[in-house]
Formats: sequence, C-alpha cells, structure tokens
Amino acid sequence: MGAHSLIHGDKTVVIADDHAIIRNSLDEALSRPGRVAVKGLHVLAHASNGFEAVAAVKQHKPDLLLLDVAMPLASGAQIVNDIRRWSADTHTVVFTGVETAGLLLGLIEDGVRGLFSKADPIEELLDKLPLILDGSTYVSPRFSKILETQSALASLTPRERQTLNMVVAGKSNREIAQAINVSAKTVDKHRTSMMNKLGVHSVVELIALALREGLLDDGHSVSHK
Amino acid sequence: MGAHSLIHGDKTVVIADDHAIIRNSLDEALSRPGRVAVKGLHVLAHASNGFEAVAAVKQHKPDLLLLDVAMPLASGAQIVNDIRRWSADTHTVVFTGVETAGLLLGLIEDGVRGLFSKADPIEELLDKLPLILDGSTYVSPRFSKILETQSALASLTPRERQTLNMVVAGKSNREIAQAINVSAKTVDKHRTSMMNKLGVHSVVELIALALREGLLDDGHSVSHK
DNA sequence: TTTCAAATGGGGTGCTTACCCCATACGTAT
DNA sequence: ATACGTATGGGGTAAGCACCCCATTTGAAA
Repeated sequence: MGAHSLIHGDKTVVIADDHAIIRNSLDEALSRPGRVAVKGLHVLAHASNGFEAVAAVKQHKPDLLLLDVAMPLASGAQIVNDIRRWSADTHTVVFTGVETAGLLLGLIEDGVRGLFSKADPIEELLDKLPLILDGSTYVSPRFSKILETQSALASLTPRERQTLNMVVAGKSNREIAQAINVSAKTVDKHRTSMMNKLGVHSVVELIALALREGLLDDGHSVSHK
Repeated sequence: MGAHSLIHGDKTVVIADDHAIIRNSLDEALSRPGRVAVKGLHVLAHASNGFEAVAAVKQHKPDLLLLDVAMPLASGAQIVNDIRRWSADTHTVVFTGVETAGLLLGLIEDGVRGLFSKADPIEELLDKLPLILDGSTYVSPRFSKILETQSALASLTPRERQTLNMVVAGKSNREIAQAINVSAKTVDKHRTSMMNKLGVHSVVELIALALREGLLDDGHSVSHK
C-alpha cells in the first residue's frame, strides 16, 4: 500500500474496517477507473481495528477516512473524536450495518461527513464521494428517515411526551386533561404541537409511528370510556 | 387404580394427560376430601396419550373426562370427537396450556363442557366441576375473552372486514368509500356495525384490538391525507 | 437583563367520527 | 313465501379532533 507521488489536487484515503473482504472491495471500487466520479483517489492505508484507524489517520492525515464504526479495540464516536483531534481536515465517512438511531445521531453530532448503510449498493457511496470531498454532508436516505423521526421524538417536551403516551393508550383529550390536571385546551395544544413535530396528522398515523419506533409497550390495553 | 363399589349417584372420572405429574396432581386434588365441592368422585383410569384416552373412555364410559388436548398419538378435536362417538354421555373437560383461539373455538363446537387453562389455579377447576357435571358448560374467563373477540372477528361480513383493514391503515371514511366505490355513508355504516361487533368505540381501540389479534400485517405504512 | 422555550388556557372553525333514525334491493335459507 | 342477513344509501346529531388565533406566567439561557 505504498503511496507514490501525489499530484496537487489528488485526494488521499484511509480505509478502516475489521473485515478484510470489505476493505479490499472498497479499495478496489475506489481504484477502478471510470467507476468513481472523483479522479485521483489514493488509498494510503488500511486499518482493521480502532487503534490502527486512529494511528493511520494520525500518520497520513488523509482527506478521507472510510470508517466502519463497529470495530474491535475502539469504536464509534470514540474513533471519530480521536480522528478529529489528530487530523481535523480529514472527512470521515461512516458506513455501518447497525441502524441504531442513537448511534447515528451521535455520529452526525461528532461531525461525520457521510453516513452509508452496508445494505446500500456501493454505488451510493461512490456517487456521493465527490460532494462529500467538496464539503457537503450526505446521509443515506435509509438513515435520514430514522434520524428524522428520532430527532423529532427527542424534541418533544415532557408534557408532549406524556400526552403522546396517553393518546396512544386510547385516552381522549378530556381524559388526559383530567389525568394531568390541566384544561382540555392545553392537552389539545400539546397534542397539536406534538403532531407537528412528528409530522403526522391523525391518531392513526401517530399510533403507526409509535409502533414503528417501539413506543408501544404492547401492554397496550386500551381503556374504553 | 382399581374401581371399587360404585354407589348410585357417584361420578366416575378418567384423567388424560401426557405428563404424569399433572395426572397425579389432578387425581390427588379430586380425591382429597374437603377440597372438591362434589362428593363421590372415582378416578377409574389414567391415560398418557390420545389412544389410551379414547380406549379408556370406550371401556369405562366415565361421567367425566379430564383431557389435555396437546397429547401424543392423537390430539385435540380428534380425541374429543372419538370420545363423543364412544361415550356420548361423558362430559369432557379440557385443560390446556395453548391459548390459540382457533383450537379453543373448535373444542367448544365439538361439545367440550369445560375449558380451563393450566395457568389457572386448580381451584378454578375444582370449583366449577359440580356445575359441569350438572350439565352446565364453563369456560375460564381467560379463554372466554379470547373467544369473544375471536368470534366477533369471525362474525364480520366481507365488507366490514375490508373496512376494518382500511381503517387501521389510516384511511378516512371518504377515502375508503372512494376506494371501494360506495358512498361514505355506507362505509360509515359498515364501520359502526363492525365496531359494535367488536365492542370498541373508537379508532384507537380498534387499532389496539387489531394489534392484539395480529390483524396488522406490519406492512402498515399509514398514508397521510 | 432580555430573550426564549415551555406550559398554561380562552375563542373559534372545519372536518371526521360514532351512532341514531329511515328505506331499498338482493340473495339464501326455512 | 316469508323471513333473515348483507349491502346499499339518505337525514341528522353530538362529540371529538386538528389546528388556527390570541394571551399569561415561569424559569433558564444568552
């Protein structure tokens, strides 16, 4: 993996993944002429665990780091932060199999420039690399959907969250108002702003969302009247 | 297990379960004086599989058969029917661990006189035996709830079922009407009679029920607007 | 200190739901 | 042949929902 003469304007890359097959397939995809919309990509190093990844970035200070967050010895946000400390100019692009909303959200906050799923075709990554190297941030649609509802849920105020729970439990506004000792009007208000945040327009959609996000304990038991 | 002199008015019993521990505990519970509200119960035979059960009933023609439907060699409705053929006067009482609505429903239709859950305390069975021997039919509350909504679901007309599906998919009456080419009024009618049958009073309860009964394909995808 | 989010609530509107009344038509059983 | 269930609709109503306007208080952050 020796680096040869680097012409100005060329971009350097470090690949980090604990599976050799993935490292090689990424390397090959980046090097294959005509496949990548950005020319002059030079893969300087591979890393097969978190320590190696940080070390490689520290040494090579590449323009781009392709990183699998699920790696031995060091993982996820920790790697990302170390990398920013040692080579602030490196664009970190994460591709991962995990789709946990919490993890993804953390990565974004930590300044990751790209988020791709291993379930996506590799072309997705290849296509978007130019934009990312150019300064943009790109999140795979598969992830952005998860992130949207997740951050929406996170943005709910305590009262709104409380209201949400009782709504999906089948309570009416009046019942909720009674339960939390406020006017029905206030509950209505919470409900409306909550639905705005979540981007839904009816109880049914609300419940569908709650289901999708696992908010329903499935101890459910809707009380009638 | 020899039968001794039977006084007129005494009741004879056959116990069928593939687990010896359950057979013995039932036998013991029935024989323990003071625990059973019906006196003079005589356990004539035990059976540990379906064939033995049928054979024992054929031979002894007992007043009561305590039967676990989940048994080797022959099971469920098959045993029950065989038994009715060979000894129509035998009251069959089923106690089971499975709670599948379909099975339970079949048993009732096959003329089972009692349905108890193994999750229920044995006293439940002991308490209700007199009524059953007297000609009544008794179903454990745990089961009757399942059966009620199940038979309610079965009693839905095609149109009502269709309406139900679209309602839990988040469609409004107008949308549904449009989709099946009838007036919104008709959909409203289906909806109302459907909810009456199911004993619910709002969309939320409806969805909770649909969830509980596994009617939601979980392809859900609620369309908005 | 001033600004801002969160929470509280009143007024009002348009829509949908849940459910009542009624009737007609078409089958399938009895 | 009469009765019953299914499906189709119309009229109407009370309640609830979704969402718009407005205002006040409180507490935390800038």
